[in-house]
Amino acid sequence: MQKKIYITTAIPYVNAAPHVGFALEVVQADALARFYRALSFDVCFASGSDENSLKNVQAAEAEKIPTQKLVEKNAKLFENLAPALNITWDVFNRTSLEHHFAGAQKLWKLCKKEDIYKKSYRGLYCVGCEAFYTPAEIIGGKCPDGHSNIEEVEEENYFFKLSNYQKWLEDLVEKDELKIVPQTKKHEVLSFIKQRLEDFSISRSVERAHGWGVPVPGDESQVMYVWFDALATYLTALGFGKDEHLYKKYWVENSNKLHVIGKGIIRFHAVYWPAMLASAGLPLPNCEFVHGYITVDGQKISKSLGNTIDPFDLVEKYGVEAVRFYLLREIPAWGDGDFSLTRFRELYNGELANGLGNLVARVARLASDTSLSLPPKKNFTFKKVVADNLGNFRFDHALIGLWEDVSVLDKRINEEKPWELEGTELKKSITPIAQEIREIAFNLGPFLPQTSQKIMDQFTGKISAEKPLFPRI
RNA sequence: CGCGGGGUGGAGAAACGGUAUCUCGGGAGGCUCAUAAUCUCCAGAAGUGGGUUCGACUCCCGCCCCCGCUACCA
Repeated sequence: MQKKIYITTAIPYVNAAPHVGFALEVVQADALARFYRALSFDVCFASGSDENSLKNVQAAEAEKIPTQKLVEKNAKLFENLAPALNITWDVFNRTSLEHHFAGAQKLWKLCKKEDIYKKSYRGLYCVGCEAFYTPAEIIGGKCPDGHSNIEEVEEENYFFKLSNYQKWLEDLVEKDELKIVPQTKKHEVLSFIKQRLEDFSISRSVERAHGWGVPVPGDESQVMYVWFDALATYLTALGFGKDEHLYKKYWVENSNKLHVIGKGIIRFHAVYWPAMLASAGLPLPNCEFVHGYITVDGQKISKSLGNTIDPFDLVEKYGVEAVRFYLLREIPAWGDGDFSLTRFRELYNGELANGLGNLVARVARLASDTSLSLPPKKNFTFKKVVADNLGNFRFDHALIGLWEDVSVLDKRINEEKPWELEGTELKKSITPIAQEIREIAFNLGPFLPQTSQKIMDQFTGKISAEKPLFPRI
């Protein structure tokens, strides 16, 4: 039977345009999807947008437009990442749409009765932010944003009995039944679980949510806490609650379900989510890959610093392949990374222009001088360094390894000096090198799909010298 | 003693109980197929104090420093 894999990204909330951090996640997930497709897996790759947050209501109010308009407009920006970054997701699931509501409500209703209960919730509420803060966050009577109108508010909400799943979750994570990569993140999750889990609120009053969100089944006065409905996206992207054909295929009858997420939301994915699914009696995801955050020139990305990087600008200036390369090669896959234009150019010139691009150019010229022609080839395989590292989500190491092969070919050419050869001697020297370039091109497929294809085309049939793949910048 | 992760040449990274590797940057030389590319060589590194060991960057302990988490609107 054909192997299957379901790959998801997290769904960003859409109160602002996408930044380079989400681009990282999307590109990583896309590289995985392409990798598994090349291995003949039946792949379903889903992304989407989180549209039920109160933040969207606030952003819409600030722009003086209806909330639905705002989320539509912004969701479009995220959807446009696909053409801009050459992303091959199969589904883009928007949570403000009707089918998602149906699925989220179904999930709620499936949860065991004893796991959902009503409790009054009391907390420090900032009227300015319309958000609750912990006492530690209120300094000198002011919230982190500087508002001083803090009130103690009490309200009835539904709670999820996470405490029922304490021991079960500990085992689940400990035994890697829900595998968390990298392991350091697994340790963090475990230690968090062991601290003792408290139940968490899974609804808000309709007033406080400004009427925006997924209604709680059977209670008009409440809407779901955004995380409860947002996590359900992984099911509703597959039609859960509506047409469940894909849901059955990729969620139920598939033990290869992978969530690609950022480090800030592990708790929701590794603790709340499996507990919710268990309560509802549904299958669990199998693996969660946690990537780090990107800083810009060593600083946190923040709007007030004005250092947000627009992925669309980058693509327009440098091209999609260069952007994908930077994200996959330069950002340490298992940790935090930095974005700097200086480094971007360095890497572009060093590895794409001087490394790969130049190698392709010099070999193409030598090959065309001797009218070399390579027959088409189909049965390519991934090099060990690529397959092993992609299996562990080490995109950076996979590419570093692949570039070692580029360097090996450069050295070999300098040693064999094929430009001093002629006729069959030249052909004999350059043929294996050209073949190896094609191998490298195949291995590049998950990371740089266009470049991979270009090289493959150039080195299949009669080889001719062409324009540089990556002109120096 | 809240939990977790770290401190490797100028920068960023890697490996390993036994010559510390790679990329960028610096210096010298070679080649001319190639995008002022490429190849060779040189300079330059383990936070700190102990311990284990024939041998420690690697294992153990203390200290210093950095980062993340410490739950309820992403």
